[in-house]
Amino acid sequence: MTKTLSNYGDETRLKLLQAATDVFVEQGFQAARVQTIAKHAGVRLSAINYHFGNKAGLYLATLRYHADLAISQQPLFPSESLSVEQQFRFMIHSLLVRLLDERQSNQLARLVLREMVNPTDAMDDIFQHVQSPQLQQVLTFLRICLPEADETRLLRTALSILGQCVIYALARPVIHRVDADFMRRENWLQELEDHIVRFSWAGIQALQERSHHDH
Amino acid sequence: MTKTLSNYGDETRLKLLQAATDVFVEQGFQAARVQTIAKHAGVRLSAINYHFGNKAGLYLATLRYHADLAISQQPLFPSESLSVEQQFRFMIHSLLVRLLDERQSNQLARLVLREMVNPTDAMDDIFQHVQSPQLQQVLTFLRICLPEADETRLLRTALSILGQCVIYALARPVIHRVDADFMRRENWLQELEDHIVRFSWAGIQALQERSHHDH
Amino acid sequence: MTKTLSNYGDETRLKLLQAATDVFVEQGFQAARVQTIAKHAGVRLSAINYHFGNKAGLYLATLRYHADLAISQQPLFPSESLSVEQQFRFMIHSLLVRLLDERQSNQLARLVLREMVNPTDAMDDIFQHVQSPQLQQVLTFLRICLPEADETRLLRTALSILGQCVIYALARPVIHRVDADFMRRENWLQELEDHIVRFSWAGIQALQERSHHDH
Amino acid sequence: MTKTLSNYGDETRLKLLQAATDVFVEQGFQAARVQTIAKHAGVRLSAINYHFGNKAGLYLATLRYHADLAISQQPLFPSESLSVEQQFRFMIHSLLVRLLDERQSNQLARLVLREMVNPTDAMDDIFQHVQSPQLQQVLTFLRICLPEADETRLLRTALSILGQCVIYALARPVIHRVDADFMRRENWLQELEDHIVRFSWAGIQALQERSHHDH
DNA sequence: AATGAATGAGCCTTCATTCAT
DNA sequence: GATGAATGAAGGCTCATTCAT
Repeated sequence: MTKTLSNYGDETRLKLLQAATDVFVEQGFQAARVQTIAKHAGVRLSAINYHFGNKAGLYLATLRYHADLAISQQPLFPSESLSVEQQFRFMIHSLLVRLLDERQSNQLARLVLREMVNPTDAMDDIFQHVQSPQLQQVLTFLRICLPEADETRLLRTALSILGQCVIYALARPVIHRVDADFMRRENWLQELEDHIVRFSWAGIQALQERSHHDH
Repeated sequence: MTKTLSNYGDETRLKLLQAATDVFVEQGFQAARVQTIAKHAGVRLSAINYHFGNKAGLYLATLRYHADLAISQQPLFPSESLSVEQQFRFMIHSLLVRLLDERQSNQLARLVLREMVNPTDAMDDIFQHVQSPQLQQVLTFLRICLPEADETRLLRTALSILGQCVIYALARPVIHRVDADFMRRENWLQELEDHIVRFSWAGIQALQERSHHDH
Repeated sequence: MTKTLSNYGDETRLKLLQAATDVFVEQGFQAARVQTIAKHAGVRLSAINYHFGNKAGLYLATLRYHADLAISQQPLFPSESLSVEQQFRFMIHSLLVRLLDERQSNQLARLVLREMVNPTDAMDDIFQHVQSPQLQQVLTFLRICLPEADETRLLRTALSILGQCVIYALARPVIHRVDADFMRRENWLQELEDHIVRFSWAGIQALQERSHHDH
Repeated sequence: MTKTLSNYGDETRLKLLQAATDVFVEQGFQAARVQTIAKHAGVRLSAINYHFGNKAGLYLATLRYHADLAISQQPLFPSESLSVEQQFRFMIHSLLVRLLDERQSNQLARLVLREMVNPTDAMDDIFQHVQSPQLQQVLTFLRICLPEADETRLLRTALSILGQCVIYALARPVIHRVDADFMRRENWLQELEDHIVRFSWAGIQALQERSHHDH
């Protein structure tokens, strides 16, 4: 196979994907204007149609591009074997980095967030390639921590953890208004990681005890 | 100018607000079409501009209408005096009802969610009249639980709690794909309340201990 | 203001219908440009959308407008009672006038011709309101001339008659190349009527005899 | 080597002609899309411009291809000598086969029909190579039947005959709606031939008598 | 006060054609 | 000789807003 690692090899194609990312992240699918994207990419408007069929095709391609990218960049669990609590910390760390780290591309997170509030036809794709695998990984881990919990309880626990992370991506405009520096302070992400790990690890232990009481 | 119910008394005006709610909730500000809203309300298209100036005016009026409504309907804390843990449960209960209870109007929650992902000029209004008061109430309560914590830690804790609740409104399309019945089972909201209370109360205790260790 | 006999009363609407007729007759539905129609009518482009929804709506409205007009203008059979042969002549005359008389509006014929060669969604409408009634009238008449013929034979006979008339509308560009003056000569329509009446009346008689032989 | 290459080139050319036939017959020149034709033919889009210059060139080539084919396939008159009436029947038979026989290619007829209702630059070509020769053959024959008729009368008579045949190709969508099985019944073409021969032969005789009366 | 008609800026898409390779 | 990529002119349509009545 002579194709390089990227299937998005064509220069025009790539330029369009990058421009599309910016505009879709900024404005959402609906409000984004293909004109704007083409201008940003420095290509003709009709190149979008040629390469991606239409606006929706470009949007889907953009999502898939970032899904491939993001997942490969930040694995959710360590390759080396660690203690359960260390694995937990690793997971929280990865989730926060995927969602919030400005140094890496968190474009996918912002696109997915939009998609959840305002689902388009791409939602199925997103769920299948991004959300479901991620959720399953979290659930698999939690099965070790809570061996006696049923699937419903595991799901609730996973969502308790994910919710604590996602809220910082979601409520960004609110947080900014409450404390403008919150997400700019040095080590804020590290401190947040500590907080969520402690808060949630205690929560998990409590559920575990509870499980014992139940039976 | 004191707002009274009679401000919404105009029949056309009220019909428009209700239709606008449905359409804005369903499609968001951008995608919503004033023609659709007018048809839904059974009024003339130009009545919108007549009564609300323009589309943005209608949107803002809709938000304010529901903000007034929702806050009065479900107080975040009990009037009677309860133990701290009972107050905590009451708060979680109220948050979940505001966000998720189908029997009550959770339209505001869905509008606010959209606004956070896709802020418009109305965001300031929302923050000031909906989010900030609510967040302050939670923070005030947490100050009792965590008397030694600084504001940043309190904010993180508040967000840990709010995030766990909000995720069910946000990730609705995901949850539905994972377990289609999750949000339809009898008592699911009650069980969720139990879960979040236990998980978070343990989390808060851990932070409290942690505070002791810190100092 | 009392509504006049026409439902196409709005001035803009009527201007659009007339301009649309010219352009659709000249170019067909596909090739016709709404821009051109709007310019011809002296109205804004978006007036088309306002009054007729879209290009197809305008097309359908144009067809219906002319269907109503044409049918009322030229009845296929005389109100007074005439001999069968006189009725036959009247029918041929009417058909030719509907199809070919430049002094009256034969726009419908040209639109219908296009529709038959290149059917659009409007074909059903045309069939139901124009072609079917006309054909049924011819068949009803032929049942008198050929009382023993079955429906299939009647249909063939009707088509023999209609075909002789329609060919002049259809093959106009061919006839023009063979004999440029053919359709311009004085009384050409009258002579054509004589021809078709004689040719076809003899044909019908022959079929009648044939019927006798059959049985 | 060169033979192989040129065969390959011819092959592409032929595949394009066949695909173009289908698409032009189905949609007409205007509505036909070169992309569709290229895909249908399984060749590159730019092969069309390479081989035929442009869309119009392909269209003309398609017409000429079928004109050559069709005329050679179905001579209008018998080589052997027959009685005048037998020759007449032969002619009607040939016309109907050219226009309607599904077992043979009647693609040309459908293309020509479109061209008459919606003439393009190809109309001259069609007239010169298809319609004019055919019409002249019919006229030549009719001169034998009606030795005293002038050219105008001969033309009218020829059109009476052609009109009866063409109407079945033209009014196909109408006939289908009136009697869905009409053109599917076994022997329908044979019966139609009988009908037209009888109807028209009587018509011609009547004109002949009429000629006597005139003079 | 309220409306029916009209508007115009702007959007996405189509499609025959071109051109460097 | 043949192609894959790109183009740009043009088309139909949307939709919030305006305005005379």
